[in-house]
Amino acid sequence: MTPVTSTDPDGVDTVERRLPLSRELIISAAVAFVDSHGLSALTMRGLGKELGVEAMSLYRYVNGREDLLEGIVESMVSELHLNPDTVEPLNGWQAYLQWLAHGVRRIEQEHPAVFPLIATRHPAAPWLRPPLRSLRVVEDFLSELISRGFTDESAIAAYRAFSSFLLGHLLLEAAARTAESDIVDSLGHAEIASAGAESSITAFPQVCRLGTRLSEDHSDSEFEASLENMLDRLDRTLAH
Amino acid sequence: MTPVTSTDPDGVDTVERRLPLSRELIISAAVAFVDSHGLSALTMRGLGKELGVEAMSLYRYVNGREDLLEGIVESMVSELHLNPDTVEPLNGWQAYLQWLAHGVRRIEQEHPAVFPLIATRHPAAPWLRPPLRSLRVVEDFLSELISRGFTDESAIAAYRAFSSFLLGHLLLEAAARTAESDIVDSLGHAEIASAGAESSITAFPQVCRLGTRLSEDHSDSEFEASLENMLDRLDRTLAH
DNA sequence: ACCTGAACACCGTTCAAGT
DNA sequence: ACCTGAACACCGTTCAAGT
Repeated sequence: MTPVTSTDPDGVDTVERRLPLSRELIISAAVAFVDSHGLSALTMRGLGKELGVEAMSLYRYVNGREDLLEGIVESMVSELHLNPDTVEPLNGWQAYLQWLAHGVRRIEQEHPAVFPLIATRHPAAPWLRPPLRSLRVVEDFLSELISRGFTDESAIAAYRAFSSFLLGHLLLEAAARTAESDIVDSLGHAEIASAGAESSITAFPQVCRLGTRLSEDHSDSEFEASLENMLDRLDRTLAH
Repeated sequence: MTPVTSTDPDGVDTVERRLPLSRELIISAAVAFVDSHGLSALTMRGLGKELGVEAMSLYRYVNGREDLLEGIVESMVSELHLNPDTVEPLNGWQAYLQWLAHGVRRIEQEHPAVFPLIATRHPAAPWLRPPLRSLRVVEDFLSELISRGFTDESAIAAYRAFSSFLLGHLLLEAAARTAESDIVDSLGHAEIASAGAESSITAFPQVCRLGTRLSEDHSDSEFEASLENMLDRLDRTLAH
């Protein structure tokens, strides 16, 4: 029997070995693992080691790797409803969509390395559009809008526009955020350099001139402005 | 020596073995492979077999799997400028952005299974935003807009908004398109069914009621309308 | 009941060796 | 010059066996 809390036999401090292995524990360990090591490093064997257990043990709680990834996605979206400090507002569909958008964005910001999983895993159903991968969320979305004066058609159109908006903005934001602490970053500079400093400045004058400004981060204000614009558009659709 | 065109030794008809192995040939074979078998099935060994060659031979022309994927992305975006029937228009930035948006969308529609690669591979540089992963394209974008009256800042803002828009819309469109011919499709129905027919109809009335309409495909008109809206927004930003 | 050892079929990748 | 065989270190996954 291994003790509940200890250092590795090798002397390396890893995650404490909380004994009662369970689906929830495995999934949250996987999220932490991806947060710090990236998605491509997530491996059944590696995750097992992180939990102080052999990879094969995981299969008792998780139906293979695909099921694990599905579990990660589900645990992420379910954070939307569990968050205590962000309670679903009751004053109108615009406030609701603002709340939902910021809730999803918060998840992306807390787990940028996990977000591509939410964004690109095949949806279970064609109408479950990433990043809103939950029946519960879609149901709330539709009923909120319909109860506030949207027709069926306009609620569906809003759902489509909203999910496209979130996906585009948050996926790019997540990519920018994970790139900072990545090896690929230096590769980017290498590419520019290898393109030839003198050839690139003649072939790509605008990119070179605006280089630093292109890299600036205005994601907060851009997100807010784009979201506002989208809500205005939905509002116009309603009035019309 | 294997003949240039033949059936497999096993009698199975595969891709003809064009002998002069090259980077271009390997990449285009990889694209065809992903188109028909999906991204997850693309394997160095599998691709080698498709080309009638051992996997190790590919390493002479391609710098490992990552480089192969990079090559696929590059070959896709370069189609933008090669397409004969879609010539870059000269009558204003709106026409240019329309042209560019439809060009990228065409690539997505022709290779929906490849598009996630374009969308989610780590950009080489932080300002190279998917799906516009080409220095050439970004340079054209900026110079076109700036020469038409955009300030540096507004051109950059337009670039950000444009790429977010494209990414969100096209990634969801590609997902819907590949889901049709996928195993996961039936899994979706299974999930609904396993949720319990009677429990889901009470817990998710709107989703159930709108189910068929939620699955309808209006991607053409939605794309056009959203694009139009975005161009209008950029126009307002300019006037202001 | 819960974990593991050993095994299987697959990966990407390297490199000396073949032709 | 171009391709391959054999090998290495890694995967996911299964299952009989241990405790």
